[in-house]
Amino acid sequence: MIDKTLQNFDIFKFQANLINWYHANKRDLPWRKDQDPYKVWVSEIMLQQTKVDTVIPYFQRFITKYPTLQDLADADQQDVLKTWEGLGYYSRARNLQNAVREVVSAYGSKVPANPKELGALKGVGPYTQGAILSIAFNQPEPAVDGNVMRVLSRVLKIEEDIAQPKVKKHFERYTKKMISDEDPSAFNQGIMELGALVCTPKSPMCMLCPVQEQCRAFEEGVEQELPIKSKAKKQKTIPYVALLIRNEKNQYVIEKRSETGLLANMWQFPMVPIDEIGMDHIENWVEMEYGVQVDLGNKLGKLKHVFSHLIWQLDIIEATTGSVQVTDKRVELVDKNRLADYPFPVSHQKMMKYMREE
DNA sequence: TATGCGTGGAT
DNA sequence: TATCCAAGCAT
Repeated sequence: MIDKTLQNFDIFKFQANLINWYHANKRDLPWRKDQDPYKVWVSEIMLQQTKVDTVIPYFQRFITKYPTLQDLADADQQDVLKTWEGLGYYSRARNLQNAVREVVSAYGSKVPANPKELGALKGVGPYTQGAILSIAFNQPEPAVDGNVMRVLSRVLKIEEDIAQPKVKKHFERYTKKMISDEDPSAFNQGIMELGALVCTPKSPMCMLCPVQEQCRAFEEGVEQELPIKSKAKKQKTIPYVALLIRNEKNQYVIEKRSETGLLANMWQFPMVPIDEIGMDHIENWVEMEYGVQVDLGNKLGKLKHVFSHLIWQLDIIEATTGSVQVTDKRVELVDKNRLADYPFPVSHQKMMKYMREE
């Protein structure tokens, strides 16, 4: 199967054209200043499912705050989440810190340079493992991401559904055959850079492509039809009443989310699953759930928070409460000007704009 | 294998 | 406005 696909394909020519193009056209990105395995690692985690332009400022702040493995290992998880705030997929941050602590304690603060130990670290999957081994340690290991599957599906005219997990394994086998032993870092980064800058999902710029001559999809004029990717099913919408509960000292009730699942260990304003509770029982439910007696006020606005797999529809309502003693460990009464110390998901950062005083 | 897991930008 | 997508991983 693989042998047939790569039959009559000049791998050495592909490597040379790709790597030369990469060295001439690669972007000057902050994580390309050196090959520090820790910084390569941080960048690869941040870049998962996230665009380069989004990552750049986060990477700068993160490395400034945690310049070394030891600094990140010593940090408080809440501070790490705060630094990650707005970047999404927060388990990446928690897993990264856990894995860094593992490297400090088990590997003498040296990022392991072998597939087995590296791949066993939390948050390091097949792609990230290959990326670190090739970029930081110059090892010819495949690093197959969405770019690689798109580029190779076109160049080799592969018509498998890239949404299926097993298909990614097929691409890893192709890449193992095709990767350069002389410059695996430039090869892997070159395909990704090509996918990001030239061989884009829509309207690829084939006239600028260094491997156009070898591209089977271009030859047949079908580059726009590849890769083949089945569609995700659409998200379910869940309506909530989100409460800005304020006392006379201008403090607000917030809660820390569960340590697992969606937005784990992030903070939020109280949210009432209104389909289950009903508008008439909000006060009762809030007292049961948070131990806080509230008087509901005006509706302040609404927000939509779109996740990959679900949508929150938030109706924002203001509420007041007397001077209460919060007993639940995960609930706090916090001064308005201290809210910025806590990590919030984006929808709840936006909620703060609706706050108003007496 | 399918699903849960964020967010913002491009089209 | 709706859809897609972006250097994936855990379970």
